[in-house]
Amino acid sequence: MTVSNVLNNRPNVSEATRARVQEAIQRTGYTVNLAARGLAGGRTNTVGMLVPDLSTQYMGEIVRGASDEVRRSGMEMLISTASDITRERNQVTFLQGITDGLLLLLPRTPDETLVVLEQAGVPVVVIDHRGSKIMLPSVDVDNYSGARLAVEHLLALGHRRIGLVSGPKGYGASSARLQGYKEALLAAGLPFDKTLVVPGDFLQPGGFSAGKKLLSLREPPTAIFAASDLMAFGVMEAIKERGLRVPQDISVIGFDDIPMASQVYPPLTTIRQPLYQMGVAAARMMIAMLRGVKPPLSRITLPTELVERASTGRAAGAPPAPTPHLLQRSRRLDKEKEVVDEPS
Amino acid sequence: MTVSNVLNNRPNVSEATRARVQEAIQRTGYTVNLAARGLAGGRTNTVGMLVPDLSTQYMGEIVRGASDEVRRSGMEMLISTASDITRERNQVTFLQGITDGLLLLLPRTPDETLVVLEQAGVPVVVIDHRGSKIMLPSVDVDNYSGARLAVEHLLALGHRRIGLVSGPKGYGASSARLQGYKEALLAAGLPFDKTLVVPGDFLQPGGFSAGKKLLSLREPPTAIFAASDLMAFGVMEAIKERGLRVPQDISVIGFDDIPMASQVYPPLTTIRQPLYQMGVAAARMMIAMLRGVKPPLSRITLPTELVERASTGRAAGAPPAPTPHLLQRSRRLDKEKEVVDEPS
DNA sequence: ACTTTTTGGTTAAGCGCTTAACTTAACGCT
DNA sequence: AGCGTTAAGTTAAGCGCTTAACCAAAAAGT
Repeated sequence: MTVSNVLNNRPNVSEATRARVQEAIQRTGYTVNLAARGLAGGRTNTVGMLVPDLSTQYMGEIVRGASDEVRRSGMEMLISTASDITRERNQVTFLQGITDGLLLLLPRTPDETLVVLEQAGVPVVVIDHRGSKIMLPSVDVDNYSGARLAVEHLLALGHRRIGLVSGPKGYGASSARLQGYKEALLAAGLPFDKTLVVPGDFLQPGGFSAGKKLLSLREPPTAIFAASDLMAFGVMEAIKERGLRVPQDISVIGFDDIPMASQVYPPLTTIRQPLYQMGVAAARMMIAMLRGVKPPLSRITLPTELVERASTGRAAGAPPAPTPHLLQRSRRLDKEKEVVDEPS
Repeated sequence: MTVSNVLNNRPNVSEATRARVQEAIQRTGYTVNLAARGLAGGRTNTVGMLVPDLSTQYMGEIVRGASDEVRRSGMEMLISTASDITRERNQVTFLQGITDGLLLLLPRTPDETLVVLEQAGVPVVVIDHRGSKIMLPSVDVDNYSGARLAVEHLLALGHRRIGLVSGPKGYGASSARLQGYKEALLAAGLPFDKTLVVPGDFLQPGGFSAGKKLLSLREPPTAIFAASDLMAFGVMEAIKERGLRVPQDISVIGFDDIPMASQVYPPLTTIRQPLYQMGVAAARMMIAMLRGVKPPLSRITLPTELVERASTGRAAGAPPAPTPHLLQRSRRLDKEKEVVDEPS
């Protein structure tokens, strides 16, 4: 009826009736029922996002980027957590009907689940998924190159015995970073020593115990590369607990560049993943799909970047002269602000 | 039709047809449309949660508690962020129709907005809201007593010059904690020195600059109470940056007990808010309301607790003998696990 | 043998909206 | 004056489900 026209401010309503309707809305406290609108209109103007949890800044940043971008385009965003894989399936169908498309940040979802979705015709963008075979629109980060950057940085500082706290098995990011670590060593003519690789879980306590393990080797490393910032924090604490100093005694480098990385002491040298930007990119792909535009790239891999702070330094026995490249410190400051006008 | 009976596994369907329907569902890849179900059934079996952001562990923990509890009762949970107040209003109506009730974690929402909701008959539970006049079901924490606990702890350690990094104006939690600080000093016969109170923003960089400000006073405090853990982290860094040690030179106590508090170095003494538990309590109230049970208490205030770790110590000039009460350290370990069987 | 109950399944109506097609009145043109 | 055209508003149908009422056949009772 005419009310619908008023609500969606469409033409062909006189100012008089428009005002009359507005008044009635005010008086009765009416609000649209979005379920009904979605049912009738065939679209909900809402995109859903599924994340494993919300307790790390890592997720927070990606979600923030995606949310901001979705809203910027006039749509709304609904978030839901899917802790275990059995649940994910339910979750996905649960969002059906109330969203137009799904952003999936589920690093361990089996391909099979994704295929089902695609066949059902649900627009889906996958974020940070292990290198799956199926070609779904996805946003990833160059984990391999990032790991190489990290190790090469340590090598350039003169370190020769470099420990790795790796991510848990089953994540694409874990194996890519391990691969980068291995090949960086290889390229430098160093042997791969299995005892220097300790598995972690991407979380801080896991990094702490992994760090202790590395420190209690008969010949401990002079530098440690942790495959996540959270684990790097844990490693730094293990080092402090042992009475050693970062970076004078042991250098530590992380991966992710979560906001906290610049706020701990000493500030963490790390490999930056453009987390906010990943969310933005995923949201943009989704919006393009919903508008019927086939996105030019269906798979985006964003670059990583070394962010040099204070947790890495020259190896004890190494020659003191730094190579020129080490002098130019990274100058980046929340680069996404430039790119997408992030509202502060 | 019969399909509906199968989907909701209701009786009066023979095994044969039930199987036939299941097969058809499999074959065609059918999924229910929840918008339609909600429209027809009058309820969506979903509760919505509105939070200002998702980038702090503080929010993460509360959301986790609420999510877990909502799911435990067989319902689903939808999260949405509402950064600014103008937006909140839209957000709230946005969730209308696709949720049965709303959990509001919006520390600065004006009462007026909440009244509108209540009058519209939307079941609402408010979490951590400043002491509003209206009596809506809500879950809060005893911020005043928590602040007293913090200051009394420092006093017992012999500190007499205690700085406060307060929360931003406009939050109920900020003023309650300031009040607790003042009255604890008063009760100990100490004067209230305005120069020792520096406003913060609950976030780490804010704590950092507030800490620097306190340290550059002509007569700096020997202990600092930060009204949030994040700010306490910032304060600790300001102290380290100045070449001082925590707690030997300056003691630091926080507020919240976010998971990170136990993971930084030195581990942070803090006032524990049962964050997970707050989410659980709010969810329980909501579920009770949706089931038509008037909850026994419509306003719950959860207690705070001192968690003594390593960031606080005796004041430099104070007598060395600790009072007996100081010897019994808090033994709590994620207390919520006992209470609600939190799945690990 | 008849009625009563149970089981399995169908039909009817409508949740609150939107899209699309239709109607009426007012206006401007030759 | 007669025509087309636009503006304003109405009517009709249906999105995919659920609830409620209904119906028929099989099972159970007297």
